[in-house]
Amino acid sequence: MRVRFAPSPTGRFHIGGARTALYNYLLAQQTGGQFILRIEDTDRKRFDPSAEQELASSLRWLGLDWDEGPDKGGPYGPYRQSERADIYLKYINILLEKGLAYYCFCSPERLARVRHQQQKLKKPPRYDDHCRDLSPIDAKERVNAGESYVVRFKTPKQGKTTAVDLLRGPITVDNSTLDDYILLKSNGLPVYHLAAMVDDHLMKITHVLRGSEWLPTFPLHVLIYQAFGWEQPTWVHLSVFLNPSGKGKLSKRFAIDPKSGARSVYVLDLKQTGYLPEAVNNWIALMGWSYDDHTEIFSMDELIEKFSLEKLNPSPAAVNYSKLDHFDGIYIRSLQLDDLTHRILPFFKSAGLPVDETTLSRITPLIQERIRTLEDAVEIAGFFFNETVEPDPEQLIGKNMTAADSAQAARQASEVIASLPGFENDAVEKSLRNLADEMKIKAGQLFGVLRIAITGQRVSPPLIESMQIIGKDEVLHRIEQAVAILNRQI
RNA sequence: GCCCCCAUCGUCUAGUGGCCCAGGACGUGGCCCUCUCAAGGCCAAAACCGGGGUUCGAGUCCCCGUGGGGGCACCA
Repeated sequence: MRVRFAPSPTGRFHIGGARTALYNYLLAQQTGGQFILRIEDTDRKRFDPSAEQELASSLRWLGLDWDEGPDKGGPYGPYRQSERADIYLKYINILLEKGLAYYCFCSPERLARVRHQQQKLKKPPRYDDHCRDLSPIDAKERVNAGESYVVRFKTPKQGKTTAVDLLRGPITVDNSTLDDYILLKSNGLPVYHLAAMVDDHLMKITHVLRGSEWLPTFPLHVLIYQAFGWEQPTWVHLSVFLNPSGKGKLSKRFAIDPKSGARSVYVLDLKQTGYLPEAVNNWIALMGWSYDDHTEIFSMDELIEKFSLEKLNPSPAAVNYSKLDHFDGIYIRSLQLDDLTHRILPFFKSAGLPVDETTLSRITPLIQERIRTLEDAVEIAGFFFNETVEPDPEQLIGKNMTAADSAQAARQASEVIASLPGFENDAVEKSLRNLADEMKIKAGQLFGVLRIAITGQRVSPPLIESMQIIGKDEVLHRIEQAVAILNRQI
């Protein structure tokens, strides 16, 4: 099985493309076939020089490595369409010679005018066949004379064309609803319809998995294959991703905004936000594909083993970021501690914290089940690397307590801790609980005051364990600081 | 406007004529656990778009509506 992922480098790489790439990759791995990366850069106007880079690093991050591609080469290169112009010309000429394509000299202005009128008359905008029946000899002369031209496909006027999609079955359309599509632009480069068909054939692609936005021109593609007399690949059109609301195609304007729950659609943004590639793969794999009625967690190896085209779902799917969070939490909790430590380390660094791996490795077990993304680790545990804490005076006052109560509780806690011979977890916890009993307050109230005093946060990793990492002296110092702050409020 | 595709809980989905008074997951609500927050456990609410057929029997097949999505470029 030979499959390909053929994006056009016109913008950032998003999860829709990632899913298409993933499915292609899975098929190749599963069958021991090849996964080809082809860059469809025939549109020089929309070309974005940074796009191919981002695409490559996104795919690598996800672990979707390709067997043949622009950087790797392979037996059917080059793998960048802009470098294959002469190949396309050869096939355009074949069509021209067969009388299945023709030169068209209409100016873009004329075409726009024609289109405009048709729309005004509420007729489908289509080419008006102005050049369709020009004599090939005359046309060739005009070409030789240097006149600007394009080449159009001579779509049959009569009959029907049936295109077979693996998920949807046969799709039959009247040829009269099809246009005489442009195959070769006036700049000498082909459009997708020609380039992709020629490449898929030459690169011996056996299964084409692509977005369902190609469904309307699918019959044209079949017609092109037929015009060349080539055997068609198996066609599979993947459903589109919809916005989380379910309204409209996934828009690329989602910003990273944790408050509103919005996330970016871009793979690299997901990486930067602290999602695990394992989670992202698992998440996108399940949008449009399922294995059975209950299995949801799939490692890459399991996906390779269990993926099947037959279980693909043709209906559009709204993306659900909270499910991504869920998967990410699961994968984070399943990580070995040292692995997790290494993964969260860069996030502390980029937050500008003076993190050291030894300390961080003691923190990791405390936060592993509390974070949904790697970035969350900084939020919950960043305070460990701050020299000082600045507790909010208001928050320092315990639940159902006055400032005086809280100050007293803190002072006594400080004394109890100071009097301890060591600083072991059990001893600290036991003595603090005893203190709470003696003071006739709940342990939770005492812990609450101390939590703010020591971590500066209302939400933190477990208090006693956190104290161990901060150290006895600093803990006592922070409690004293809190007492002082509380005293000012009495 | 024309063409094409799709249609099960809010969302992702299972379901290929009887196993379905429709299963799982996320999310939501409640309870338990609990030093906060999580995690974990238990429970709950929540769907076959509508109408016609076909059939002994339809979520499952067919038709028509409706709704949603996509496309209609010298973009892919």
